[in-house]
Amino acid sequence: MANPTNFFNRSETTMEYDPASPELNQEPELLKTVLNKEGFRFTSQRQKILDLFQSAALGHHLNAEEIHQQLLERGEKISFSTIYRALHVMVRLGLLQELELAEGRKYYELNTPFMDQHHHLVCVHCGNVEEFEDATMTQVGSSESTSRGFSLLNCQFTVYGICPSCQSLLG
Amino acid sequence: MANPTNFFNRSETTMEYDPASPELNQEPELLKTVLNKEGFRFTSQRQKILDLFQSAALGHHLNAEEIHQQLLERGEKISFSTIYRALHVMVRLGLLQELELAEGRKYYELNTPFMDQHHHLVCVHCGNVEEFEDATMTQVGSSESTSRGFSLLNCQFTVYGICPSCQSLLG
DNA sequence: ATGGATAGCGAAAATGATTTTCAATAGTCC
DNA sequence: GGACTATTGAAAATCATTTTCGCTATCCAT
Repeated sequence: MANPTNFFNRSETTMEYDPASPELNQEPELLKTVLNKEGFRFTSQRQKILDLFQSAALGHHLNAEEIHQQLLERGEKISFSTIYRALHVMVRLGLLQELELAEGRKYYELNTPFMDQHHHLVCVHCGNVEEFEDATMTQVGSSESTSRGFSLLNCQFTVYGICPSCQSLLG
Repeated sequence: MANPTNFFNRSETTMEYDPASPELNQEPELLKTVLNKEGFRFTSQRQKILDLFQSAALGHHLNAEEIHQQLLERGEKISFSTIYRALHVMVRLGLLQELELAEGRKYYELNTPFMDQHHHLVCVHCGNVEEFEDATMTQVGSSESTSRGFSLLNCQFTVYGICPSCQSLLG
């Protein structure tokens, strides 16, 4: 692929985003199809990374470090460069979504159609993250972006606070 | 100060957050007061950084690089370490808010009371950021967090999309 | 299937934002 | 005014992520 895009420079394929993209979760062939359609190659490493997300609970988020670790535990050796490259590609293809959970590193999770999108409640003290859904969010995001002529890609609502257990810890 | 906390480890002072904190924007003495109350010292560097935010439009966000640059242009020499340290302190004191605009670096802006909080619409292609307000957002954030026993600190709603001009560029 | 073109891999070096170290300086408080 | 110690600047250190480069493996056409 031409230029080694950083995540947010996904110009070429951005328009391909398909909110109704089917559950790749089942079809093992699908990854190859999706990759090849855009000129990327299917590799076992990419499949293994995607497997990791698919075997976890939907909405479970992982960072590069965790992916590396979990693959090691499964006996798979993989380099960080490969992990990062795979993550970028899969974000571009709409398979994964990048999350900014404000911890100095990026998290990824399976992408879900807009209407099912969930959001995050982060405890700034212990770093715990809870998920929640709220349709309002998506509506606001979509109306806000269309009213300004933006084509919507995704939206993230992140609430920062202190979780109950940390509150008691802190008195 | 005991430990050089990174931003999200603001345990000690977290509980001090006061959404109704007054307009420090006018009172030149106020920064000193707020700092001293928490055992921090008032310094000209901190004042200059805060001035930068206060002289810009409310809701204008800056990163460390831009702060450094703008101070240079004003004839002020300041080191990056000082800038970063000052930003952390002011976030802890509730004067500034840290933003995750997904560009590999952190932005800061004047903190505003919850009910006036605004959110961001980011063009993932050109990086342009537009602001908007929506009371719903704050309501959802606050109800979500209280229903789980979290004490709310702040919330960020970030919408990613492609702006009109980039859309036409991309055909 | 086979082979050529080249995307992708791993290892190591490079980057870039942010953080820390340390000696010198400067607020705070008595 | 002086002691105590937080803060500063410069330089080195971190840390996540990105890039480079030689080698391998996937894809497409034959």
